[in-house]
Amino acid sequence: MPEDTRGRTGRVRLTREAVLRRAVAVADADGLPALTMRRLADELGVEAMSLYHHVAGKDALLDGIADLVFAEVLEAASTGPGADAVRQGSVRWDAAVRTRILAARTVMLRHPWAPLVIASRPAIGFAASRHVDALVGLMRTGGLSHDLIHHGLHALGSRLYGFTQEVGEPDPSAAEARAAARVMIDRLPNLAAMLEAVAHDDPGSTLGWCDDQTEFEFALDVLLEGLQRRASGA
Amino acid sequence: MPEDTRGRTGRVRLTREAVLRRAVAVADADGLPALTMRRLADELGVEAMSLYHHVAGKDALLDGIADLVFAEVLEAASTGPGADAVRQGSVRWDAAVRTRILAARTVMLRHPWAPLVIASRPAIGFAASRHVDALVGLMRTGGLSHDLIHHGLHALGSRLYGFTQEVGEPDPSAAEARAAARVMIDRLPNLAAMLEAVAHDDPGSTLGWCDDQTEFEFALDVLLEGLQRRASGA
DNA sequence: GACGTAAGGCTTACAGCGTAAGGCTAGCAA
DNA sequence: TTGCTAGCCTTACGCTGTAAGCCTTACGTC
Repeated sequence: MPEDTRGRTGRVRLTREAVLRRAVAVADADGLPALTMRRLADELGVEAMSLYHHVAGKDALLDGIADLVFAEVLEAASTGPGADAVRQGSVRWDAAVRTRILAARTVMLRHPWAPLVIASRPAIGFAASRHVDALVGLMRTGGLSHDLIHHGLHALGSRLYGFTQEVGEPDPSAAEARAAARVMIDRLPNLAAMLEAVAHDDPGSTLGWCDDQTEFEFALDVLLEGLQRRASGA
Repeated sequence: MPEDTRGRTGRVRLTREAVLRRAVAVADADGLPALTMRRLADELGVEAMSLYHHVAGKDALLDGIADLVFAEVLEAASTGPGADAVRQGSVRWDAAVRTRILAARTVMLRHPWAPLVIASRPAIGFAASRHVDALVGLMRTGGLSHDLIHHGLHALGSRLYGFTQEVGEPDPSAAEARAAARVMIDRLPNLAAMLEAVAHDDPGSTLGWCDDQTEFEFALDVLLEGLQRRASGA
């Protein structure tokens, strides 16, 4: 599909689709702050105000690209590893939920800006709703009550969508923090001891506000286990 | 303490303290978007550029008010309900952690903008570090390994600080969603069933991006329970 | 083919943001 | 009295999203 369809006179013809796709591309390439109306218009060979014929405003644009990301999630969930097993119901509900959420996570890793955008939207869109709907369905077939599912969704929070917004622990590799290391041992003894003890194995981390695969799965497993225990009345 | 100390000529004398305090007040009163350098300066009877003699810039200002909030958390934790029992070690580690985190939560409820600010900071400040340090200490005396504590911190995420940034479930009370209700039953059957089943008891909710006390405590308890189980090797 | 009608481009302009650069003055030290 | 400096003020810049309105292009109809 051509990126800019133009009439035979050379005037650009835009579509909402094209605008949103290009917006994703800009954010992927240069980060979210680079995604301004003027920049986006430029990339499409158009003036900024022309965009307003296709999206209501910046907010609507962000809503749009958030849902575009979730369209990717839906596809990842239906084609990714383990999708078949989930479809034919040969795995337990919690494994199925786990698989789907980890599929969502792979999408978020492709679009590091997505968590920030998604978290800043007051409401989620249709594709995102379909994702959640699928998760609810999986839990339902696992025998969980609607009430427990509801609590579970809240407990999982943004993890439902494959990311967590972590607010950083004081990073000992940061320049300033390094200078304050001596202070820390005195004033933050427990933290200092922990940071020293934990071989900070993988510092070069991944998603938006950090958070790596191991930590993500650990928390996910704790939560799923807790839900399963409550479901079985343990 | 006088809000604006002025020399005998009537020229305003500012301090970093005063600037940060006033910034918190503005955000409390009119929300985060209202907190601009010009507005803040106005409130202090000063021009915008004068603020730069006391804070390095907007980012530093936000860092500052975030840490001011955590100063409140430290105080709430040391004076709030259950603080004495925690201090004298007469409760189990998980109850102590729970108490401290819920104390932090009361502070966040006073400053609905705080989660957004805190989450947007790349690193946490000193007061916040002291809060985390205390939590690590409690877990340590509970016998948890440094490694498990580290995982636990990540799993708790922003809940450590007394809030969660929830990205909204599709809210059936929203006007647009109400119109789309019929679509939902067709295309989002599981979600529709759940929302109908769950008496959405308390719609008028609380913190930044919603999240009420019950849900917060549910998730917190699931996580603490999971950590306790892993600590005791169950 | 000619023509009316929109859809969808373009231009101009505005208010509000953070902040760089530099001037002026109050208040203190010598 | 003089000189220094902390801390105020003024001016101005580049950037943002977007309101208002004009003008062209493409299409449906006669």
